[in-house]
Amino acid sequence: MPTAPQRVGRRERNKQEKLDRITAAASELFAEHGVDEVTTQQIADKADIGTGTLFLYAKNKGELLLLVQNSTYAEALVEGKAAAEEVPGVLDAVMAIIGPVVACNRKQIDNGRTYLREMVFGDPAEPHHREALSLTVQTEEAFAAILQRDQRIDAETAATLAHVASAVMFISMAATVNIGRTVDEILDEIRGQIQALLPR
Amino acid sequence: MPTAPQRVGRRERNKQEKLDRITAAASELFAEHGVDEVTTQQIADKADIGTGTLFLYAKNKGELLLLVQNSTYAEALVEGKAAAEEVPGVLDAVMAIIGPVVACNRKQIDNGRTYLREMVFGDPAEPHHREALSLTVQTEEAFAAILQRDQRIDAETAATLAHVASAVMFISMAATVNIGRTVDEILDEIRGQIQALLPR
DNA sequence: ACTCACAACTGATCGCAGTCAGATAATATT
DNA sequence: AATATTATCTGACTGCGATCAGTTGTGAGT
Repeated sequence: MPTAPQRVGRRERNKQEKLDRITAAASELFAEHGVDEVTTQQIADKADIGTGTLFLYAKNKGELLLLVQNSTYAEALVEGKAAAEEVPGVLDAVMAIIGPVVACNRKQIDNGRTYLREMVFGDPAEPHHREALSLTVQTEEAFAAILQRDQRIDAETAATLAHVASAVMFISMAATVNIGRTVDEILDEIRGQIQALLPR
Repeated sequence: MPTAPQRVGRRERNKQEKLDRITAAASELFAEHGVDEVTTQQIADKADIGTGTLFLYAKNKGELLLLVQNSTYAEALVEGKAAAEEVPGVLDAVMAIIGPVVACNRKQIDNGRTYLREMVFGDPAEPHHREALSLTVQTEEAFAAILQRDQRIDAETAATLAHVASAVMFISMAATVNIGRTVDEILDEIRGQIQALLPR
């Protein structure tokens, strides 16, 4: 007797398997060689699918990177949020969130910068792009919540400052001048800027 | 008798003429159709030069856009700086600089966003890119000077806040969510953020 | 079991940015 | 003035991301 009939048909399962293979292939190749040194053909070959099929699962190469990296950023955010709970100071708590995100972003600098580029300049209608934007929103919400620990900051200002902090993060991670910097150096730079916009 | 011998030889003059033709051709085509809808081939044809020659004058298409647009931004900055002199309030003075720059950036939205993308992610070794970065530095210096009108802001903090303001501008102009917004709406958004980071 | 409709897949093909080996033109040397 | 040297130019070519007309696989209808 065969196993109980699957709720989902063969189609769905095939699709899921292909998506998994694509994700695995792209993930490995990007991590090893960097997004610019990997061709979509290589990814398709490694995932054992046709060239065109790849673009049914991600509209373009940038989306492919978002697909691969989103989950890593989501983890970094969860980790940072948890750490921030344990930290009393506002500035330190905000930095507790930023730390893991910057670390994640800098694991492979080219990929990290391309991820940011794609987030700001890519097509927001695409699903993986939406997910990435949602992570930014969540990050800003976490910032805003922390900022409101300070009695002098009202909800609206907190949201605005959170958005500013997000912009600061983006530029510090993306800027060409920072390519040579270590994670800690970048964190110092960000800390200095966020400190400056907190009430004195 | 021929005119007095040129200080510069024929080579230099030819080069300058070609650069002028390239700039004019690219400028017109970009303005009319947008950078994405223009091929480098079209630019080369219109400038009456070979395909390869184009890339002796600008390393890539992005550099070509910087070459064409830098002067416009430089003008906007000069205009904004002059306007800021006449404005008493710190926030208003900062906005007086930002106004013309945003207007310049939004004259053709796609080109404006591509310009920003190129500035952050392009090759900073290239000459036109360096010039663009220099404009950012000048803008931040102007911000810092204005911020120091406020006695509570010391020089170091002014420089830091100027950098933050610059990041805010970048994100507001580049963000996909803002594509549909008017210049005034974007300026309002920026104003709100800059106000939030000024001492209250 | 067979057929039909449509979702999913495929790789040959396209358009474009950017390259490079060879051609050409400007200056330096004799 | 002839020749050598070197700067500049050129377009055929390459490699890549992305497309799309045609094929294949899946499941619904009879």
